[in-house]
Amino acid sequence: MSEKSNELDIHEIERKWQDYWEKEEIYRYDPDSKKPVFSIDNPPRYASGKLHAGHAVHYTHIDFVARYKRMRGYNVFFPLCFDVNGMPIEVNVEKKYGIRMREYDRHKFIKLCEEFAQSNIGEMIRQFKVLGESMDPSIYYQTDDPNYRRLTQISFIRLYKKGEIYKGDYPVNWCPRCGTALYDAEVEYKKNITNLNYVIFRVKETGEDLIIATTRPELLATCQLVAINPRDERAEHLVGKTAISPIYERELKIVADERVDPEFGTGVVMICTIGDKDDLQWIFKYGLKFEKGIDEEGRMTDITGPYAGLTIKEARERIIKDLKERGLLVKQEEIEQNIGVCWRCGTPIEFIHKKQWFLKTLDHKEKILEMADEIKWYPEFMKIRLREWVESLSWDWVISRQRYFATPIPVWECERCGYIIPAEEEQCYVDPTITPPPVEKCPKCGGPLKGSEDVFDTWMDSSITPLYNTFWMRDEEKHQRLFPMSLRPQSHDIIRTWAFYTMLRSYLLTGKKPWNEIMMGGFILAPDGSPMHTSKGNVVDPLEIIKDYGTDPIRYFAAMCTLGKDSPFRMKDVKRGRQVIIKLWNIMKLVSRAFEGEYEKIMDIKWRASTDIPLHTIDKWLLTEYSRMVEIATKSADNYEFDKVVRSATDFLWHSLADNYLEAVKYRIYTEKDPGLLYTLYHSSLGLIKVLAPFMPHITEELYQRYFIKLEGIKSIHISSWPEPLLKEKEAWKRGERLFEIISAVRRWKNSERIALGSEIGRVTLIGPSLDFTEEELYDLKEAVKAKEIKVMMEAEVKERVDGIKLKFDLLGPKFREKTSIITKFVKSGEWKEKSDEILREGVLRVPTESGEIVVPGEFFDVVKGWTLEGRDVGRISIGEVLIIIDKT
RNA sequence: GGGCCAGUGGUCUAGGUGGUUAUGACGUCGCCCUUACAAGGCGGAGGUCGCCGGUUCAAAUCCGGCCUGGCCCA
Repeated sequence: MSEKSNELDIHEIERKWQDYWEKEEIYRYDPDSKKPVFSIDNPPRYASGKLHAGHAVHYTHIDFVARYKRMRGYNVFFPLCFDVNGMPIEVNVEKKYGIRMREYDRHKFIKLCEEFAQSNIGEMIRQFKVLGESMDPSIYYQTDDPNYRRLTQISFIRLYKKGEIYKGDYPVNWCPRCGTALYDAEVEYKKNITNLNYVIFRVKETGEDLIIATTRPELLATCQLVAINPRDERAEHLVGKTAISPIYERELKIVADERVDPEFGTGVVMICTIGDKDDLQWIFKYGLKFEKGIDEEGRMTDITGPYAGLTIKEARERIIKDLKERGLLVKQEEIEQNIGVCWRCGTPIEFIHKKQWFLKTLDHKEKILEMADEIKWYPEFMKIRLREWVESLSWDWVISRQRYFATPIPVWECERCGYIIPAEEEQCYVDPTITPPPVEKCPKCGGPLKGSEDVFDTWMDSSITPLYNTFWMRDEEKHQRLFPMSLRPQSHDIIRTWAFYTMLRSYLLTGKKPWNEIMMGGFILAPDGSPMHTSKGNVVDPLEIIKDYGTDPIRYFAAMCTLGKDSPFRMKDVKRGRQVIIKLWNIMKLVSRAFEGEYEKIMDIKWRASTDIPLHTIDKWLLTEYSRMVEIATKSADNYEFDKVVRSATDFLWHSLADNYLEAVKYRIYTEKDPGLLYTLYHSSLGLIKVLAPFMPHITEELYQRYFIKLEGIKSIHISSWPEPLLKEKEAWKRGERLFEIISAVRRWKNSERIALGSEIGRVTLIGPSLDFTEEELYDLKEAVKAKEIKVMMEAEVKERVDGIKLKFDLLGPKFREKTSIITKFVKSGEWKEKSDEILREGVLRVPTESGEIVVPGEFFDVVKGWTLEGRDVGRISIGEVLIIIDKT
């Protein structure tokens, strides 16, 4: 049927179709189409460069959905998009040029970031192509585009005017040496030996000493609270009283709190603002005020009194000396602790408070939870994680950051009185560090105005994607039609950031949910089950695997990862994927032998109803198996359960189609090529590759183009329609099962007799009580096992025997209750074997017990029968009710 | 520490509305080059379904506790 090579070259096939899809623009979203839209809020790929197996699997999962929905007739919106904002790119730029962002010109640095991101994007588009992802470049976007950032700024202005945004105090990680704020990700942790100092406080009401252990004595000036575990026996006595701090003589409330570890130090702790990240919880819980004990240069502030101006280290030494002199230091002991240090210079970080922008979050908790219920979650349990997070929120979202490469906060501020002038919506996109303010002087106090140097948290940009995708603020008609989007796919590690913040933004800006469905992928772990880390050297590079095995095999692995579950990278699955491709290829090679020279005949019959075609029993059996497979695959795909789709399809192809059906119909392929055969093979093999097409797009396209396009016409399998179940005939299926049981029994027998499966055997005699095989079935049977003759004999010639008893537990339990165990034991013991004749005669099972006999009527069990022929035990080759006697020659 | 998820033969995994002998793959052992496929076919061995307790005639499955691993905790 073609001059094409019959050798399978996976890499050549993949390259060929990837180029074809690109050239033919197979994946276009059509804005003018009348088809229903399925829109995917695709995660913009971060443009830092290297792609690892986790990314590959996540995008492949999304691609499964896009391809499946296209085949289901949707106009699929699946944008190619990149995220470029934020720290990782800044870090890469610093490394590449050997510079430091904070020491470099702001705008020159931003320029370098833009160039760096841009230089990666081409390669990343190529990576997506190699992975076979069907993203649409005609709806491309990237997050540093002024049109994109404009939406983030407009949303800020609107929410600010609505009173949803305010400025407040918030501590930031601070490197005193570099003099800069640090992102959490810029903080590294290292083990450190430090002194735990036991310091004497005094209880005001009783005058007694209260010893508190602390590693940060220099923060004593900012001490705000003393806490003890409520289960501590001293708690009852102390709680509600007042502690007096040494040196500063401040009065501090003593509270009971579960979070105090009674085993640490003296079991009593002091809370300062702020010593470490955990103190945040205390601050918000007890409404403590932020006090600044350490300034931006890492020196003590005036409120520390005698230590003002000293460095942290000096201050610590001095205060310890002072405490010792006053007899307030009981003891010191060395402890090991994890401290945060600046990732660049290794200096221990401090927390200092800065004015930050907040977006009100706590006020909207209820609404967000209601919205979560209106969204369908895959898998369902992910919603619980979101709920838990929302319920545990204790402060509003801090949306400002002190960085360079992100969307600027579009405001100007009075340097004297702090008056804020937001940009006009029409001005956006605007960088207030470049563009002068709309008025020259502060309208309130006449002071000078300065453009804000703060930028947005990267999630402020990311959480606008569904609004960007649906033309919000650009085309109201389109926005109304496309919003909410159909699906948000993402991984479960960012439920609390991306998913939640998107829902919050969508609610505040539109009052609607952002999407109808959300699909959560699990994490891809290293082959040993631990997380992948470059430093651990266990990172899997998908492009290397593609070089060896090809894309479809790695996509097979992706499909076998259960949605929402963490999965280690399994090379075995990749190899298995390759086997499936090879098997499919070989199956189609055989099937195409049937199609050869018969295309006109197929064209004539393929449209007809199955009832118009003279189908053999085994044809009906295969079409029933096929139809069940399609049903399971469709249902599973609708629930994004890709593993189940692929499993049902590969089970069908390997077992039903290859091992059973094709083995049995080979003679028809080589000779008759009857309509029943062609009809069955055409529909089941075309449907099979269609079901596999979203998962293994390359091999299925190759097979479609080789064997089906002539009759199907549509230029790619990926825009053809998803298959429908064709025929389900339970009775024919049962008859087919019986035939295949006989065929495999004979094949097993041949194997055990060391007779080649392809060689001919003599007469096969089937003996049974009610064998109603048709002529056609017997002929298929004869050809399938390569027998000279098939003979059917009546049951009269053999003697029955009970070979086994199958209890019907679902009936037995409710009726016999606790006696069920006795009956089960009796059946398992095999004692009934002696009573074989009696059981057959009476149709009941008599179970002897110490307290008499239990009579189990026939409806509670099935009898497995065996036969003897002329005294010979021939049970070993009996299948169900059929006894098979085989003459070897 | 809190929330969620997982824990099944040597390895990975299916099942999970309770019901005989627990699915499949990889590996392993034996047989077979059968004209689609040895990158294959047929068969075998291998399991106290993480541990403890409870509910039940009956638990891998339901309930409680514990252990181990993963993700998240602004």
